[in-house]
Order: sequence, then C-alpha cells, then structure tokens
Amino acid sequence: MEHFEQQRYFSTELLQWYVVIKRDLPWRRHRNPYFIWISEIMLQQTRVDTVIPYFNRFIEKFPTVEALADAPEDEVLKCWEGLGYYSRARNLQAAARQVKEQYGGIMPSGKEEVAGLKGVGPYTAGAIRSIAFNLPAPAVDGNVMRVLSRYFLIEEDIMKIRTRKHMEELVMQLIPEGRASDFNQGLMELGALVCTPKSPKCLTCPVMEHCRGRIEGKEDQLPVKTKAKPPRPEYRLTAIVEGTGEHAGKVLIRKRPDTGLLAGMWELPHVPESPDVKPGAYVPLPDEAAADRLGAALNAEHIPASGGEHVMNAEHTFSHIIWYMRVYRYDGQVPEPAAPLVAAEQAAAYETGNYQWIRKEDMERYAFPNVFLRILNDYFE
DNA sequence: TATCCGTGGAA
DNA sequence: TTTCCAAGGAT
Repeated sequence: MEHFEQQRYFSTELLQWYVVIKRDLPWRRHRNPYFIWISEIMLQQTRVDTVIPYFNRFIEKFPTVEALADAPEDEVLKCWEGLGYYSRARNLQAAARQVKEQYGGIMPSGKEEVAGLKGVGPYTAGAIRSIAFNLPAPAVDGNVMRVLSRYFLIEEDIMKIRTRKHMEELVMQLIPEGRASDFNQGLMELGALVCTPKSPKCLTCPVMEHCRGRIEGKEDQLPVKTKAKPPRPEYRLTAIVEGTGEHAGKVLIRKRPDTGLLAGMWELPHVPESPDVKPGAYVPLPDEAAADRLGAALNAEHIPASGGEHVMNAEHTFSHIIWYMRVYRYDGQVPEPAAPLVAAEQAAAYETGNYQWIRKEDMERYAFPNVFLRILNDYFE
C-alpha cells in the first residue's frame, strides 16, 4: 500500500470511528476555550477518570478566566489538592492573569500567544488550538505517539524530543481539512480506549487492517521507550506537635516554599532522618534518638516541642523520590533546659505566616499533599 | 540531554 | 507485590 494511501485510510477511518464512539466527557460539552484549557492542564500525566471530578469542581469555583485570575492562590491550590504536579495549578493561574491583562480575558488562538502562556507546552498549545478553535495544529501526547508508532511502525524512542517533532509533522499531514478538533481527539481516544499500552484491542480497531505494527506482529514492542529511573529513597522524621494553652487541641503545620517539590502546599514539619544516606546503606535510628533529633531540629527553628513519641509510619512515592516517614508526637511546650532562649524567640517562627496551628476542621482551608492528608486524618481519627 | 515535578489505577 | 505509566512542562 502506498504511503499516501495508508495515511488517507487512517485519517478517514479514525474520524468516522471517533464521531460514533466518542465518550461524553465534561469538557466536551462546551466549546469554551477556557474549559478546554483547564481540562488539558489537568489531563497532563493524569487519567481521565481522576480528572473528571476535579474539572467539575474547578469550573464551578472558577467559571471564567477572570474568576481564576482574581482568586487567592491558596484557593486554587486547595481545588487542586490530591491531583499532583501542583505547579500546574500555580502556572495555570499565572497564565489566567496573563490572559486577563494581555488579552482582555479572552483566550487567544494564535500559535505564539497560546504557546506563550505559562504551563502550556507544545502538546497543550496544539490541543487548545485544535480542540477549542479547530485550527490545524498537532497535539502529540503519549497516546498519539503510541498509536502512530504502531500504525506506521516508527521505532524511534518516544522519549526523545525529535521523535515528537517527527510525529507532529506526520500529524499535520494526517489532519483532514477542517477536522483538526475531531481528528486530534480521535487520535487520543483511540490510544486511550483501543490502542492501549498493554494488550491493545486490535480486533476492534478501526484501522487495524493497515496497521504495520500489528501486521508485523510488533504491536507489543511499540512504542520504543527508555525506562524511567526508579525513585531514590529519602528517610524523614515527621512531627505532630500538639498545641498547649491557647493552641490546645491544635496541631502545627507549615507552608512549603513556593518553588520545588510540593511548592506552596502545607505540611507537617519534617527533617531528614540522617544527613546523607548512601543508597542501600540505610540503618534506622532508634526511636529515642530519632525523636530527640527531630525535637532538637524543631527547637532550633524556635518551635516549642518536648517529648516525642512514635505514633505511626508512612510511605509516599513521587515520580523521582520515595519518602519513608516516621511520625512522632510532641507536646508543644518549651523544653526545660533551653526554656528562656526558646521562649523568647519562638514567636519569630510564626511571624512569617509560614506556620499555623490548626484543628481538624481547619484542614478545609489549607492544601495538603496526599501523604500529609493521610497522616493528619489518621491522627485526628 | 537529564532531571525535577504527584498520584493512583491497572495488570 | 511490583512495575508501568497517564491528554507534559520547566529548567
């Protein structure tokens, strides 16, 4: 079969298939570019089923670009709580402010304008321009690269940027005149429902007849992809500091810096268990020593904490790190020996606004990463 | 180019 | 249980 013919067949069959079987998803019920944009950011590295409830809550709370631009960042993060990759939320709001100020609150459709928005890369720019505005732009994500690598038997490593660029050129040739929106969505829909990473459902595939990957029996070896490195372990000691006096019944939390891991999120105070753990050479500190180390670290930051009793352990896996956490409970009182010094300085720690005493019901007002939600909910149980 | 950035579902 | 990896972007 001629290459051109193979392409024409693919586009025609895919489009016809998509318009019949396409799923009813919340962001497909409108042509609102703002909604499409929100959905595309949320869908980055995140499954459809996970995104749906977040999307519905988000557009209810922030129905317009301006509503999002004008919201406090903490509220945006709270709405994103549990979804992960929290910089997406912060970049999204920064971009909403860009749209409000530079484009009068109207989502732009131009290539440069869309691609210039914070948090919008090559994929998302193409997705917004094609899906929301039906402009002929490639939206090449993992689904698309999997589908194309199989159908056209492309054995380039999809982790390489030039492979994505190659696929983008291919998609530009494949998009039928005036059908960019449905075609790009169809490509992703096929990858999500039929041309799945494992056990692709070739027998129900609309383009199986001319799929080179399947014909040559290589569908299970495609796409070619370099393996990710396993996450490195980090051993951390975590504190539940119980307030006393005016803070009785409360627990101390702190806000993370606005860059890096879990930026802008709230957490329980925690420190490395030991300064430098060589891989595979972890030796746990005895409980008493661990409690002392963590207590001393808290006091050094002018946080009143005495005692230290092991209450639970927790694990949490990120993309590149795995936290092994040992959790200790403290009384939020100034320890005896250092009392005068600590008492005099402890207030300074709270002046930054980075620390708060909270009750269980106050958790609604702060955005926590899942690992701390689990610990706090378990503790307040 | 390689690393950093979350989470949970599926097999 | 472990492993993979999902509608990626920033640096």
